[in-house]
Amino acid sequence: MKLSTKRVTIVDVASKSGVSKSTVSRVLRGDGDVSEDVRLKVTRAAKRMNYQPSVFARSLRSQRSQAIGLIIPDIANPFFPEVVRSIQNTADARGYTVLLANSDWHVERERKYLDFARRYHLDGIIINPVSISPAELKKSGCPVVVIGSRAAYGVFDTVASDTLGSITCAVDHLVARGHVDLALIAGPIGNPGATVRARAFRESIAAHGLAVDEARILWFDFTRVGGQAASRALAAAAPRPTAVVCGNDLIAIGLMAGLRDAGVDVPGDLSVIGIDDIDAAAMTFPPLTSVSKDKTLLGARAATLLIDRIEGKLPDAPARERLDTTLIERSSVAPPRANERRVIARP
Amino acid sequence: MKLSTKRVTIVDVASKSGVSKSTVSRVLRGDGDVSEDVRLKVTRAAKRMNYQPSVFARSLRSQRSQAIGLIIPDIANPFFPEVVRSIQNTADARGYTVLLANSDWHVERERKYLDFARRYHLDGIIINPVSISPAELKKSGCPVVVIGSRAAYGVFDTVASDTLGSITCAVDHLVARGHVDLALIAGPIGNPGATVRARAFRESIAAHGLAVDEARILWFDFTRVGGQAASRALAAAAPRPTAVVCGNDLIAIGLMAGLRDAGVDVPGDLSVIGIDDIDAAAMTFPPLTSVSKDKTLLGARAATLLIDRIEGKLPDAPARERLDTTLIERSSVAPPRANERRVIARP
DNA sequence: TGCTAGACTGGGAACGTTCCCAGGATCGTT
DNA sequence: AACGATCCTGGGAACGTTCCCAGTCTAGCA
Repeated sequence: MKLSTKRVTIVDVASKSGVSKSTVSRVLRGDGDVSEDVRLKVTRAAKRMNYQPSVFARSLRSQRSQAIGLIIPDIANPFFPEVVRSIQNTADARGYTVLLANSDWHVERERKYLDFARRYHLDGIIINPVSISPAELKKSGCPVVVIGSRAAYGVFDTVASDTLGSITCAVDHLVARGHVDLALIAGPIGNPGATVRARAFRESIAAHGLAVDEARILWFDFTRVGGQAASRALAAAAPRPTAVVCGNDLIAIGLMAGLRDAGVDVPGDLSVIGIDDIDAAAMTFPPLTSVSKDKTLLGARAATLLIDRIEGKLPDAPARERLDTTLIERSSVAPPRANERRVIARP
Repeated sequence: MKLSTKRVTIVDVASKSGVSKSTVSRVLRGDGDVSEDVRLKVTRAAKRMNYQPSVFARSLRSQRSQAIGLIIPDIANPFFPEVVRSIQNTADARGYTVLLANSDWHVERERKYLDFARRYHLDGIIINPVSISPAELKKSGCPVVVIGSRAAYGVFDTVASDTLGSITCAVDHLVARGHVDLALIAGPIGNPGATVRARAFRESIAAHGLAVDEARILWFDFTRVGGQAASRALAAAAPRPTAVVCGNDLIAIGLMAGLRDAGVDVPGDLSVIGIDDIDAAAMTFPPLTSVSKDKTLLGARAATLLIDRIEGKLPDAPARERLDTTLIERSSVAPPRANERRVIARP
């Protein structure tokens, strides 16, 4: 019975099994040549003594941490948990630890965590950038995988859920159902994600030969209260659009709640379509039609990409992955009422 | 322009500012005596050179990591993200890093992460235990804070959301509305959390002078599909209870969806009450009445407790915190129909 | 003038690994 | 019998901090 529970180190294992620490190290790392009986002796001793190598000593010497950083805007946003989980599982399977950080949508916090990455010798970073510049990201010095589709981050390996495609998909669906007067709730003004949504919306509308009216693009936060606020604008609009695509599901859900309070029927008076297909989308009433992103796949691909890059298994050119998107039809979309089927404007 | 971007170390800062590394260390840790001008020179140099101390060297030497582990069953469970976030913010503010791990409801993974904690010299652990034994937890060697209210973990500092109280609160509310035939969906059979729910349910029922019928306690998973499955059992029951309390909101939401499909009206035919008040509870139709736990507070308390314990600021006796619980009334509870107001059984 | 306390500072030994290099066996080849 | 080549092993120098201890310098005091 020991009084002070001293840490068991590699030299303890070494002396116990009658070899040098170098040899123990070799055995445990499964590296270099060791004779079979030595290998056995050492592994057995290590097991028996319940030896756990110190990651600090290891990382200090080898200058690698076997850890990656994951910087997302907000874990409480329902889009992320599943992505995080998938990244963790993937990284775990390949022997990497993941450190999670919330940037809370602030650049300063993104910067802070980038410094943090340096302090921790992080081997790589997965980030869903809010507004940190690619240049700053670049000088972190370690491999970076960006989640998102903004062109500015083209220097990095990228895995995107094809926001552009999602919007197009939503617009196509609505138009196919006979809608010609669509609105978009893009996101907060100035937000890059919101900007690409707006652009994609304009392009899709135009592609269908419809006129794009800037007043039909609304700027509200990517949150439930954003959607609620949007509902007031939409309920009051005259004429009112017959369908609205929302920048994400949270907006859509807030919007539907607001619309119900305002006495606007969904989908009778107004069709609503969301993006992300978060869990809650299936729980609303009416259940929300949404463009689904495969979050598990997204996470797995991001992690795989990063680790492959870290381990030098990738060609130099930045990888660019775009994940397919699928429409999940539920009940928040219907054809417009007959008297609202206006003629399609052909420019 | 340097070719190899070598790490800037404490000796670089030292030579640049013309003092020894010991002094730099002292300045940077804000520890010990240093003259004002030296302090200034050093901090300036460090800033200018963008020096980031290596956590590995630091931890290796000091045998402390300034990091804590957080082990939860599943980040994708909507109860946790907010808790995690709050823990992170609190820890961050006190200079600690948090490492997140999903146990995926498996003991083996809990064990694995406990080993991990040893390897990382983690200063402490916050865990919402699935089924790891208190003894195993104890021998992790570092301070542990348990989230949850199971008596078995009484040796540790504990912060609980008062599951017992939540159930009581739910039952009281239902009884106050005139219900006398209640059911409970407790959780998966054998799950400790489910067991305490069942116990709390029996006690509350008895406290109201009602008879407790074991057949009214249903065992289904803490998930939406668990609730869905329960809906089949409940829809078929004859006589059907007039109200059901669900072990968590996920169950309640799945239940309501199943009930709608089965043509059972909520709350007309059956009142439903959930526990946790997750975000999605406000998004369902009808919006779910739920017993709310303050997740942000829960996280903050857990983190504060752990860090205080680590820093020796707590008395020896294990702290036991119980967070209040508040009823959030929405629209999934109504009085039972007149013909179902049976007489209260007085034993 | 000498002596001591106190305020600062520097030097080196840890911390527990990995990495590099040298050296001892063993074996096959000429 | 001599010589590499191959296989295996051990010793010690890193890695970048913190911690301990021994100094130096100044000021205050007798």
